[in-house]
Amino acid sequence: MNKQDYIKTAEGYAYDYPRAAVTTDCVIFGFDGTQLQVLLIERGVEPYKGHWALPGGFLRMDESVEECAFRELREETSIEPEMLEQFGVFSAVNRDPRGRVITIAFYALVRKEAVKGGDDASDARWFDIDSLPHLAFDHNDILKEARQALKRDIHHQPVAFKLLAEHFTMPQLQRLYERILGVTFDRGNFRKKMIASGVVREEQTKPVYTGHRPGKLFSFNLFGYGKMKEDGSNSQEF
Amino acid sequence: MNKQDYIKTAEGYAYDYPRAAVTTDCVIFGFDGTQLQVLLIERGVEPYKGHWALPGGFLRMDESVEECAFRELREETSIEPEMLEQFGVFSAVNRDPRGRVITIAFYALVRKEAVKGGDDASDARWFDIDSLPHLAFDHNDILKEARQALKRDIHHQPVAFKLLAEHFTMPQLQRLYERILGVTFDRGNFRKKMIASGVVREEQTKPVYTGHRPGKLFSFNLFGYGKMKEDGSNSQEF
DNA sequence: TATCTTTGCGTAAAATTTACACAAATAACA
DNA sequence: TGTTATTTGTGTAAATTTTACGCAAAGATA
Repeated sequence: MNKQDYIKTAEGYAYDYPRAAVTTDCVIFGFDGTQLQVLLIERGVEPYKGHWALPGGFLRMDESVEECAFRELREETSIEPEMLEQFGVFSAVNRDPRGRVITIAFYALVRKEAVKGGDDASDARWFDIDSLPHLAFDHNDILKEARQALKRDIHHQPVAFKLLAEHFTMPQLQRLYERILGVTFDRGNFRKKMIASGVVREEQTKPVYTGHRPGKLFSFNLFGYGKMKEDGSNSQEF
Repeated sequence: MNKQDYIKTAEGYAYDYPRAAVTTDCVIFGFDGTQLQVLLIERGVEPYKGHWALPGGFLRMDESVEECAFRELREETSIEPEMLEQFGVFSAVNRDPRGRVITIAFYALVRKEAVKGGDDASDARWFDIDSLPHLAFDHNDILKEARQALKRDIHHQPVAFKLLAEHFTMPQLQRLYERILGVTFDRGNFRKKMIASGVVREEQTKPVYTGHRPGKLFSFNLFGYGKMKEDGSNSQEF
């Protein structure tokens, strides 16, 4: 541990200069097969009591901001994502009515069916990303930047697969890409390119479906993904 | 202004909970025509007195982290870059011997010839990015991530042009891309693609050069760049 | 004028992307 | 049992882009 840089007084922890408080906030993305979604929690205390907000909280002295984000997420939503991606710092002087608070923003990708909390008697709820309520603090701004970060990262990281179940069909994967990027792809070409890239592997499992021809099942191929990244870095693209 | 969230005591500013200090640090990239470079300053005080470090300093209560980064940069190096790109937060519990300090890291791109300070009797100096000294704090780690961020952003933002003089030759631009990305390109293809993309415009100015055939001069074409981005977002690339 | 070095530019082959068309699989239903 | 509706799987040809490579052009130097 570091030497202490404060003096404990009757009024609290005293420093030579005023200090901002540090928090972390998390944007939890999910996908219901059609819409990109976000997990929000309803605030139980002032300020913004009753408003929806991103899960998050104050940094402790014995943890990094990543550890803080994981902890708050576990405490408030019981979610333990594989990874949190840090995408921005929000520090406008008046962003928090309690005083000077800056927040480090992360996003996480989860399979909705793997989330325990958030559907029982909890105060957490999934919202379609295109019909969000007005959120507490500057959380609407944070969410906007989270979407951009996701859009940016999907090209370089195996982002989509963390939002889907272990087995998924090609149309499901395509719909997710389309929602994240805000575009539409040709079905045949999307499939061809995905398979050619080696990031997906066809599974033998029989698909259960309803109403029409069922799609073949695929899974994410970590090995193939690694190879894709290598090749990409040597290419002439710029 | 916010209401005060501290109590001023004889020992300093007192808070209910202990707080980490917040700093910003800046990685200033430059390009000398051959090597990618970084501007560092020599620390005049403990800790790490005499060591080289990134310019940066403590967040004040009346500024955002962006404003803090700009201010510190101006104070320590006289540089006023067009923009600072935030790329990471470093918050390991023991990263600063003075106590609990987290830092928000930015990078900036500057034309070396436009930098006033840093070459007179100042304590700032340019270093080739591949022969850096051992830096103060965790600044070597920060620099490593800055390089990755630059590498990532060069595809989506007009990064390279901020490092070159207003007029530049195609081989100069190519060398810069090659240094940032760590690859080599075919000369003819690089040129073709750059011109076709519309991000550069040929200038009429006569080139001054020595030793061999001089390259034509180009400049960055903001309008063409904007168009490129639009098209890109509608494409089928994923 | 010949030589050296680097830049500018063209071209053909290879690879990829794009735009469609059509067959196949399943459920629902007459 | 066939017929229809819907969605998925697959092939193919044209258009476009990428890649590899060669040669001429523009200075400087001797």
